[in-house]
Amino acid sequence: MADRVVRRIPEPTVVRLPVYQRALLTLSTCGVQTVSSAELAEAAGVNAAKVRKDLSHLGTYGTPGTGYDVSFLLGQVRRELGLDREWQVVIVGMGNLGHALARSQTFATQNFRAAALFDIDPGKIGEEVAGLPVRHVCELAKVVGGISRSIGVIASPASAAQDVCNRLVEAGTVAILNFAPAILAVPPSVQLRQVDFSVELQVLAFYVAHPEVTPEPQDAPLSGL
Amino acid sequence: MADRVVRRIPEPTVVRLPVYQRALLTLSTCGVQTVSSAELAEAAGVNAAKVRKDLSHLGTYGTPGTGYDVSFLLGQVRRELGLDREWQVVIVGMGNLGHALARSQTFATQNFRAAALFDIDPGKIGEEVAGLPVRHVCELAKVVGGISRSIGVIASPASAAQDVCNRLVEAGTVAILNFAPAILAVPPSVQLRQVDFSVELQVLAFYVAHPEVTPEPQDAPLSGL
DNA sequence: CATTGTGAACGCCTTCACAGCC
DNA sequence: GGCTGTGAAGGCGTTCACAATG
Repeated sequence: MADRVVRRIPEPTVVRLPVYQRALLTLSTCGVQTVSSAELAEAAGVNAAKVRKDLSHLGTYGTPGTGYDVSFLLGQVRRELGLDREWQVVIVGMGNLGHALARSQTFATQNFRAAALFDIDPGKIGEEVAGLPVRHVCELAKVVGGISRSIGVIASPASAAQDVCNRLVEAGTVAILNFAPAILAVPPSVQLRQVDFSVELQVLAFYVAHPEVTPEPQDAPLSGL
Repeated sequence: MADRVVRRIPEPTVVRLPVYQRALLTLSTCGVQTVSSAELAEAAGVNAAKVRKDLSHLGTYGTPGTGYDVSFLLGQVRRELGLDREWQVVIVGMGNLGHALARSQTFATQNFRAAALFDIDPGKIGEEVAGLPVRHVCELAKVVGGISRSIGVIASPASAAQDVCNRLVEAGTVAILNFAPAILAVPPSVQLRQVDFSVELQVLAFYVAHPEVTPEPQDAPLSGL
């Protein structure tokens, strides 16, 4: 068949692709050449049927009786995720979280580059983190405006999050990852995702407080316990 | 009706409850007495039907024609989340991320307490963060074993995550929040949730690389742009 | 008359199970 | 024989729309 036209990939699948990607990377590094859906499922913490259905959305890359070629599949998954090009990540808010993100291994192993760091505290301006100078947010528009394919990361206090978000959008950022506990408004053309420590703790508290209604046991890898 | 018996609450609803909780807290602080589902929806970044359906899982707390009593509903949501009791949070891995988490506002405003901090680096032991001493992971079993209702937070490198996880489980932690990019095995009695910076960036990259298959525009609050 | 609570319809993801292929 | 790809079935959350209510 010619290149698939407008295959839509379910969001849950999209979220699992990075997990497969990491598992495949590990397998590849270990010199493993082939994986079955069952093995990949084990490594990714899901079930085999899900792996096969997920991968079938990308194309027909497996071989019946054998499985998937690790490095070939890895390449396909990375291409699908858009990791065959480089992404520029700009981080706003250089508190402990911003430092942690700037030094993340993600920048070493994936096609993401820390491109610019910002803060509003004059005391932090000029400090160097991960080889990059911390700039004042005033410079954000100027600096980020010249960067293409930039992803903004908000690591500021919640009170400043919408302002930071507006500056990022204004500067042409194509996607935003928000770590601040705030609901942000963005134009539909900008992708937005949320990571919230407090929400996660509360969800855990809920399930511990309601042992009778545990969610799906979540296909876990073999526990050695 | 008598106390609801074993109402099961859908996981997506559970994840939204903390968001409603925060919105209600803000409204309450501002002195607002009543909210409609539409207003709460706006504040939480979802749609009104979802708010009503979600809240209906907790009980019949609204008044037709009027809406919901803010402080009453806040109390119900907090009780449902298990926030009417105090939770002890232990953090393992005191790099920048661990520092950020230990100093999180969550501990100031919710019923979570930072109870103990651990690292494996001798150079960090004894350092004081957020009023707590950093201890060596060797002490984890001893220290955490004596804490009830403890939630473990893994902020270590991925390579150490499963070991840390095992120690936490061994020590009787009831839930674990994992920030390391690793798939963890835990017994079914322990709640586990995952937060992964790298996965989030990759998901954003996917959607930017595939503008034609954007996910649901996600009911956003009124954009001022 | 504004707003809730909810049954029903809808859409979507997951799981199953097996035909087809190596 | 082992394993993939997938149609079909099943399950579940979201959305709709309206009767009920203060």
